[in-house]
This record gives sequence, C-alpha cells and structure tokens, in this order.
Amino acid sequence: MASPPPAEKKAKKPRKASPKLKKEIKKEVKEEIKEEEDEEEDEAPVKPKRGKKAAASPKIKKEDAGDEAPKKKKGAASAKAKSEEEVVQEEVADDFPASESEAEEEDKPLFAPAAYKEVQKALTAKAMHPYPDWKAGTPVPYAALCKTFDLIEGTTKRLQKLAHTTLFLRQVLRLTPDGFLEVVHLINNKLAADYEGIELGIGESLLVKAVSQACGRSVQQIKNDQTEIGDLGLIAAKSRQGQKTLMFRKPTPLTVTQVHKVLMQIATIKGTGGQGRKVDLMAGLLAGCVSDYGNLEAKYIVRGLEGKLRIGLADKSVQVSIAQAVVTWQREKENKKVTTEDLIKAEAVMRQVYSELPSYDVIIPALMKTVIWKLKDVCKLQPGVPLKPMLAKPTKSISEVLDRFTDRRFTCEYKYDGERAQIHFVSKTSNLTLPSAASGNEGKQIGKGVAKIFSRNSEDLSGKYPDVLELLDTWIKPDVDSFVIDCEAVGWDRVEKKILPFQQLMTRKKKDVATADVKVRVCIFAFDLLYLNGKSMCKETLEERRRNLHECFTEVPGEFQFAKFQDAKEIEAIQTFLDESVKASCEGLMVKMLDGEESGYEPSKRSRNWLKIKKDYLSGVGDSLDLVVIGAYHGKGKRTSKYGAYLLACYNPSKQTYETICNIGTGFSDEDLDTFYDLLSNHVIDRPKPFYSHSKAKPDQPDVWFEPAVVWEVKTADLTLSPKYRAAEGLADASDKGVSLRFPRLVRIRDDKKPEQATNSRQVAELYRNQESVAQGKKGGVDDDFEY
DNA sequence: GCTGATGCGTC
DNA sequence: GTCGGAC
DNA sequence: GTCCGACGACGCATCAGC
Repeated sequence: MASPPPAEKKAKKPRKASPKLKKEIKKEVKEEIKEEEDEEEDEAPVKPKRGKKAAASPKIKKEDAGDEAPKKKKGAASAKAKSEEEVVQEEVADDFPASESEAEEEDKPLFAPAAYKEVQKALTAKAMHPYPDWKAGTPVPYAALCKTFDLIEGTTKRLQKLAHTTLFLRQVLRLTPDGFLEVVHLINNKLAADYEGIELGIGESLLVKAVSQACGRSVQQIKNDQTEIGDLGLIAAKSRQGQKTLMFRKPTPLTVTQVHKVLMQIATIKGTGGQGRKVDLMAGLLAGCVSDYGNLEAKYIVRGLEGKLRIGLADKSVQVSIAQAVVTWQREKENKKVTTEDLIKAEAVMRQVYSELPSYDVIIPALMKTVIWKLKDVCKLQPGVPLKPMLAKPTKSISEVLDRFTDRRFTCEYKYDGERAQIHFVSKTSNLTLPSAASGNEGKQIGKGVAKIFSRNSEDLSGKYPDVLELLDTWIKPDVDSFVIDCEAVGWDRVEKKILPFQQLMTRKKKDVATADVKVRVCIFAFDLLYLNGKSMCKETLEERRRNLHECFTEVPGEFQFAKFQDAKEIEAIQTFLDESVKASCEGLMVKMLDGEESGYEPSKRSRNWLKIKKDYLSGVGDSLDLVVIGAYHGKGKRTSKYGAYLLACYNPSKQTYETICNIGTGFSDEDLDTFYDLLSNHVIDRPKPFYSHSKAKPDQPDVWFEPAVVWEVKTADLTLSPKYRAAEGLADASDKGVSLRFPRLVRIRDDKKPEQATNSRQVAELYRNQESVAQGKKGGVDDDFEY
C-alpha cells in the first residue's frame, strides 16, 4: 500500500476538545417536540389506563430485568434444563442453562433467562393492550400498529421494545390471524421477500412533494422544516395537525391491509407519469390518516415510505417477537401457560428456520397451521430461496484474531474485492425444483439443470450474471444433484488474466444482460458450500463443507476458482499471507473456525462468527489524509439539529485552491458532533469561496459552506476516480476526473495544522497511483519530494 | 432522443 | 461499506 | 457480543422535462 501518510509523522495530539455548550438549548427544542407528541396522545380517547401493567411499564422492567439478568447469567452456569412442560415458571428461569459450555445444542437466547421472566410476565398477565381490541375477524387498524411503533420508539430498552412488539402481535393473532403476515411485513417495512424485487421507487424528493400536497403547504416550507425538525415523518404529523380542522374526516380509518395494498400499488407503478401518480397515492394515504391516532399514522406512513421506520427494532428483534407471540398463542390454544423455556426454544427455532429460509411469506403461513416445534420440518433451506449470508467482524490487529481463536483450529482466506454471490442449482434429474419467485424469474436453464444467483441482500442477480450461470456446467462434477454455494464474483481481465478493481466490476449492466454484450467478465471465487444433493450443509463443520466443495467442483482458471486459503497459525505467517492477499488485489483476509459447533454456517446464531482483517483496520497502517472542512449537511434522525456530515477538501498549493475530495459522516462520537457543530458555526459563510473547486451540480451542494479553518485526519480503504470530486484533478489520471475516498471515516482532529498544511493534491495523486490495482505493471520511480 | 435528477443496489 | 451508542 | 441506525462513494436504471 501507500507510504506512511504525513499525519503519522507528527506527534499525536489528544483528540476531542470538551464540548457541552449549546447542548442545553438543543435539548429544549427536542423536548418541545416531544411534548407536542404527548399532548396528541393525551387527546386520544383510548389512553389505556388499565392496560399499563400489561404493556410492560418501564419502571417494573428496569428494576427487575435490568439488574438481575447479568448476575443470574453467571450464577446459573451449569444447571441442566429439565423436562419442559410442568415446571414452575420461576424455577425454569433460574435453572435454565445460562450460556456457553453445555447448552451448545440449543441456540443461545438473545437475553439472559432472568430477563425472559419479565417478558413472560408481560405475556401472561391478563392481556391489556395499549390499543383496545378491534372487532375480531375485522382488518387490523393501522392505528393499532402505529401505536405500537410509537411505544417501541419511546424506549431504548431492547426488552421493552420486544415486549411491546410481542404484545401487539399476540393481539393480532387473537383477533385477526389472517392479517398476521401483512402486519409482519409492515413491521419489517417490507412489501415482500427481497428476492421478489419489489421496490417502492420513492425517495425523499417525491415524499416531500407528497407531504406538501397532502397538507397544502409549499415544498419550500416542508424543506425549511426539515432542517429544523429533521424528521419528515414528524413534519407530516405536524403539518397535518395545523390542517386538522379544515379537513373532512373520513369515516373509516386506515387498516393494515389497505396500507399494504396502496404501498404495493405504489411499488408497481411504472412508466411515464408514474412519479406523479405515486405522489398522488402517497398523499392519499396521508389524507387517510384520520383515526384518533392520525398524527402517529402520518408519521409512520412517511417513515415507512422513507424506507426506514427508525424505531430501534429491526430484523432480528422482529424474529424474536414473532416466535414469542406465536408460541404463546399456540400454548393458549392448548390451554397451557407458556413457560420461559418455551420462549427460549421458540426463539431458537425461529432463528434457525429464518436463517435457512428467510421468507415470512413461507414461514408465517406455515406457522398458522403447524405447531412451532415442527416448523423445522416444514421450513427448510431450499434451492431457489436465498439464505442470509454469514458476515464477518472487523478486527483491529492480528493478535486480536489469535486471542479470539486461541486453541481453536482456524483458517485464513483471501477476501476478494467483488460482489457476494450465492449460486443455487438443481439438476434436471433431481426431484427438486427451483421455485420461481412470484414476480417471475424461473431461473436459468443450463445444460445440466436450472440455476439462480443471489446477492448478499437476497436480491436476484440471475439477470445480471447470465455469463456466470452459463458456465456452471463446466465446473460441476458429474452426479452432483443440487447445491448452494457461497462465493465472491470478482471482475476479471481475460487478456491480462488478473483481477479487476471493484470500480470496474460495478460498471456491469444489471438487467436483462446478454452474455454476448458482457464487457466486464467475472471470475467466481467459491469459499463455502451450504447445500448439497438435497441436504443442508449448514450444520457441518467448515472443514467438511470445504472438503465437499472441493470434491464437487472443478476449478476453471479465470472462471471458477476456490478462494485461496492457508491454515496459518502464527502471527508472522498470517501477516505474510495478509500482505500477499493485498498484492493479489484482495482486500485482506477472512479468518474462520475450522471445526466445532461454531464453524457451522448459521448466520442467525451469530451472524458475525467470521473475522476479517484489512490493512486499513490496523492502526498505523493504511492510508490516512489530513483534510480541510469546507462544508456541511444538516443531520437527520438522531443527528437532527447538528451537522450530519461534512464536506472535505485537500489543498492545491500551485493553484491555491481547495479541491473537494469526499463527504464524511462516520467516526464521530456524539460529543464530537456537538463540538463540531458549535465550532464550525463560527466559520459559516454564505457562499463558497471562489478558490473552492467543487461540482456545480445541484444535488452535490452542501447545506452550509465554511471558510477553511479546521483540519481533520481521515482514514480510507482506497482512493477512487470520481465523477463528482475534484481532488488532484488532472494529476491522478489522464482523465478529467478527480479523486475520492472509499469508506472515509474520521480519525482525529488536527488542530496543529493550518488548512494550507493539509494533504495536497500531489500527495493525493500519489496515494492514488500507489495503489496495487493502479500501480500494477507500471510501477515507476518513487516521488521523493513527496516528503516535506 | 437527450440530459439531469432520483432511486436503489453494490461495497 | 465504517463507526459509535445502548443494552 | 449484539443490534441498531447515523453516515460514506459510485454506477446502473428509470423517469421528468426539455
């Protein structure tokens, strides 16, 4: 990689000055908003006074669960769980094996058993719901869902979030079981499984139009509110409030079914005039928020359309809640009380099933007619449905890797810089079939059978990689009936026979690709085998899976290869292998356990059981630059009323200009964000300086400009050629493109540096050219006056 | 038919 | 993708 | 350790507006 950056040479100053100035004021603003919300609630006629206990009141939770849980966890280390059914609840909780050692067979629960007691209390108490029961058999009121969202958002405690969710799901199961799937989809903020490829096609700008249209305010007014309030959902709610008296009250409030239906309509609109119709539909939804919880409805309609509910409850927690609600419901049908053990077991079932078949469209219907203990028999990994990929945790040093894997056998693999690809295949002679997604794709017919390919996020990539699928036949050994493999698709230069940089891979077309037109060829690097000949391999050890992988496939250089690996043990060997991987155009290494329970492919159990080492994680290694802050963007969500991101530039001494290089929005502590807001507010100017070189395109403009004053050290994984930024323009490359940073993050403040001492354009160009992917083959002399 | 804005996916 | 905060 | 949500660059696909 590049030579040590200038920043490393200077003495390091302690980072982070002490802040805490305007904090108070901001708090007040927030509280104001909060109060208004509360008021709205008080008005609601159905405020559940009696329901308090069941709704898992914060205080009770805190005292019991919060404090006891950790102690119990240590104390109850080894007691073995006994028969499941007729044990008194308390006992079960206390005796349940807490963790690690013996309970390996069962998945670990998300929380300590003692905490479950609390959840359970909430579950078994005479169910009092924050939202009163609707008429059984009728559609779920959207307001009921929103009320639940509100409660979930209102706490930061995970147990409470869960309790709220579960309670609501139980209510749905009890009153409107038919609506359960839709409810689950809306809680996940999904319309359907990812591989169905159904997208809203809504972004902020269309949404602003819709809000403006719905409440009769100008787009500009909404935008102004955005910098102040930050949350478009709240704005919609507020705006609505203002208009309330003027609007007609429709008699029928929204139902979950209706909302789901309209969202589906929005998603399927195509063609000319589509955006306008989408806006109309959205505005219609907003106008339909007429229940007593209208403000909440509007808020979450907008949040949902934004693509993020931001209630602090996502995938994993939803899984757990579904498991809890369903098991409780099913127990009730048997006239039995749910036990703590039931909850834990149900959660384990759910996690495992979901990891192999992450599709509620399949799981929920199954749960409606199957007892949860048998779910595993009905819902299994099947070719055609992508499973959640195993992920890796970043590691800060090689010794950290060794610490984590002491006394374990492990292996290191190259981490290729491409696109994650999960390939599914079923042979013609197999009695299996590739189920086609509702939306169409049948899978690609190839000589030996049918195949599909999926992305890391379960999107169907079959249309993007026809060339890959067509070559499958040549890698598969005879008598392989069906499989799912985990791989990386990497750009491949067929002439030079070498890996292409990621940026090049990205230029591939994505839809309806014809093999003949493919410009950027790809080599598949396979590293895992998840399913083979009708059987899931997930529970096998990595060693076993890898052995099978190598047995069942033949390498074809430049088309299909096994990821390079080495079962290194010592620090030096790993270091050497890491260096080699970088030289071979890889990002670094993946480190994985070879055998034992934890080497299984079970993302739900622990989604980050693998480790990754990249050069830029290691402190003191990798490229870092000292850059000048010249602009900023208003923050959203939890960054409301501060800057959420900043625009950075390097210095060009010969032109005496500041050339923009990237935005930055990560690496800041909350304290930093406050400090920098205050600090930089002193440097605001009303227009960019004439000596700033930056894109003139409208969407590229920051909300605020600063005079050059503050310098930050920033770390990056790579330098890229940019269509948007101007750093080192004309120096890095023959083209007119500037340079930007891949994965920029703040390292520390450089208040020992003046803006003119920032990293200069020539240095940026040098860093760019020194990269393996660029320098390969044309490594020239070292530019010595680089040092200064 | 072209260009720029916007959405959405990859990392 | 990276990162920090809350649990 | 786990989960969540702030935020990054970039390029294809799609549609509005000319």
